[in-house]
Amino acid sequence: MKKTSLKDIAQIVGVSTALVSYVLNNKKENRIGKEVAGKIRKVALELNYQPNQIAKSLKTSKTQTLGLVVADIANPFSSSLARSIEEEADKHNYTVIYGSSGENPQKCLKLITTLLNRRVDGLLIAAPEGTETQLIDLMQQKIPFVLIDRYFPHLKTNYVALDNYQSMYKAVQHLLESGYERIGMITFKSSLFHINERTRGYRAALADAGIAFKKSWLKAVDRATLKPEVSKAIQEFTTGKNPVDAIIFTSNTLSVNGLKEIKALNIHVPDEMAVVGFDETEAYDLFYCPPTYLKQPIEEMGRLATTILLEALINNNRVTQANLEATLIVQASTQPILHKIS
Amino acid sequence: MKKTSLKDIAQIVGVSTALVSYVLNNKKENRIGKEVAGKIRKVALELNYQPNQIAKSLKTSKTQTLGLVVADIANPFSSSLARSIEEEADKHNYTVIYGSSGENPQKCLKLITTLLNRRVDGLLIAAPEGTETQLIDLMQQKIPFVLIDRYFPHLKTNYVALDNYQSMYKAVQHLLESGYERIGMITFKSSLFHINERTRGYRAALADAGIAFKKSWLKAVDRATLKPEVSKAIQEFTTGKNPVDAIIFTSNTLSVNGLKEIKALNIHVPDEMAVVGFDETEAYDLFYCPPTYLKQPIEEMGRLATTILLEALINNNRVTQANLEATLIVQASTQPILHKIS
DNA sequence: TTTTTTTGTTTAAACGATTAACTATATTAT
DNA sequence: ATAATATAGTTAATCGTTTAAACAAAAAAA
Repeated sequence: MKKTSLKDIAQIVGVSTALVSYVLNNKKENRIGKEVAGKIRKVALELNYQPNQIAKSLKTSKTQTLGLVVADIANPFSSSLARSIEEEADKHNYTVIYGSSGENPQKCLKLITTLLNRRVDGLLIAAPEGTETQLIDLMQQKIPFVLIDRYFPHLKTNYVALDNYQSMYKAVQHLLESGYERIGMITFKSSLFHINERTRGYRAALADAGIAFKKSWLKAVDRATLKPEVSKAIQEFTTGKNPVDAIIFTSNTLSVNGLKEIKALNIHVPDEMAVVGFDETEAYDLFYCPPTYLKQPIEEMGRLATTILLEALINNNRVTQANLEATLIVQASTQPILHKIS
Repeated sequence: MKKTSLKDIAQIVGVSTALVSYVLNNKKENRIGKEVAGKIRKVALELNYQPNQIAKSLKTSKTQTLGLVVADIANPFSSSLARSIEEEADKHNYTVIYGSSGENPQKCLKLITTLLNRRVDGLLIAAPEGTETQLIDLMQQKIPFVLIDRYFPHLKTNYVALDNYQSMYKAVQHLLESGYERIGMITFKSSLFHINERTRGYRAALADAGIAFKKSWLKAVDRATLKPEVSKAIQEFTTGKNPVDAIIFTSNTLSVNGLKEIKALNIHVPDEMAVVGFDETEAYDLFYCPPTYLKQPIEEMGRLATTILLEALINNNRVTQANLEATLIVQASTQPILHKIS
């Protein structure tokens, strides 16, 4: 049972396929006979004609498809982004093909190649470490793309990302204002700009408050060995020679794993230790002391990235860069230290 | 800067496009001159030839693309499934287009239509309520698809799902063996088979243990108003005339929201109330009393569904149906009641 | 030597749409 | 009556592949 094609309709109505195409696409409207048009439409409906997008794409070299490269679609951050992108894309009659890079540049390259072979109209990329050359390549090939979440500051590309510096600054400032002064941070070992912006914001806030940063306050863990390293870091934070009274995490996985360890160690939040998490997750609500956290505007990031990409498909000259603000959701984990507050 | 095509290569080497195609696809290997083949390969490499999948698809009417319809890609269950599917698909050189139905049959139909217009080779569908006719349609059109997570028992389709009856039975049995006898369940108001299988397993386990089921033990909530209804249900469970000593949840969202409410009401788990959750989530680990839960083999479901679909693409006659077992992960929330156990 | 077979390559149609350019009437203007 | 213009439609090329069938030249068999 083959799908009906323009040809089938043309044959039945007794006209050329061209005419059928014109009618069904509402082109040359004023130059087409009313009865014939009606007949064509009727037959198309009866046979439940569905245009073959593949053929259409081949001719127009537009696939109405966007390629999405995330770190890991199973991560809540990525999947929320994916939903928001899907929603916005759908509004403009685009569909989305996705793939996970696993933070691996080779896998990322393979993915991008695959997506391009399928002639996606444009790409949305959460770029892993070491993919700058790939992006430069895309720029040279004039392939429209928008970076999401991460970007390379010296690359003049479209991007939608968080203002990580500002967001972290805000979080640290909040801790300071709440009376915490020995603030530790657990982050990823990474050369990625967005990660380093987080520590930069952290250090700037400390500096601006006249607090001397101690090296042992900053723990950078390896993605591959996240759990044990986070555990170790927290233990060092409490038992080391420079104990901290607050911890900031810089990602959702770090936050959740950190909270697990805090719970396991029976550390009391916020009395013994204040906590600031990153990203929103339901998990927070189940922790005995719901943590203050930086909420990324994921919905907006996805929506914006998609509209920027769709814009770029029309006009690939302008470069749009958006730095969004995270919202600090203050909860019980950063309660002001009373004796300090007055 | 147009992409290089077969034609370009043919022109440079001075042969026909057909020959280039044969060489690059390793067809008619024994009938092709060695030097020419070498030259073609060399030029293809130099120009970084990437076949136009669109053109290929049009000719072969195979897109090497699978369509994935989930309830909501942002839900951890769906996104984990999506990753597993992506992984398996990638192994066989397929890519995945996704879309969220939002549990809405109209949206689902629109999605399926879109995916089919893009001529996906097959579909993986988490079917919402009221989509049976759509599936029957697909069957009549002989479009290969595999249902995931949900299926319609009277429809002879491929599917990969949980043995919900057995899984719930197991969970309830565990509670009974641990000494709990007044077991409540919070589930979705739904006509979907997989949901009802869960309550069936629940009731069967009660019956088999000689316990008379009380209507007030079973709360069915509406997806749209989940939060308040879950809260209300739990309050009724504790304050009503038939208080329960254990609650089973039948989905990850229900579990997490239920735990939130339990925490809010200061109900002590497991002394005042035992709890069994559904699905795995990091959130559980942050709850003061990590709950026992039914762990779905999501990885395997995705992998299996994909291989079944790929099989079906080759041989669409056989129907494969898989009912997987959930694993009961026993944690502190269902500690045996001592005086009952002996 | 002639015929057959093998080897290496080309021709050309097809997939299903789009669209510029053309044709053939009918209508209106001059 | 003739030219100009509108109206309603058709023709045919094209997008980039695949692939059956045809073809020519060389090698093997007769």
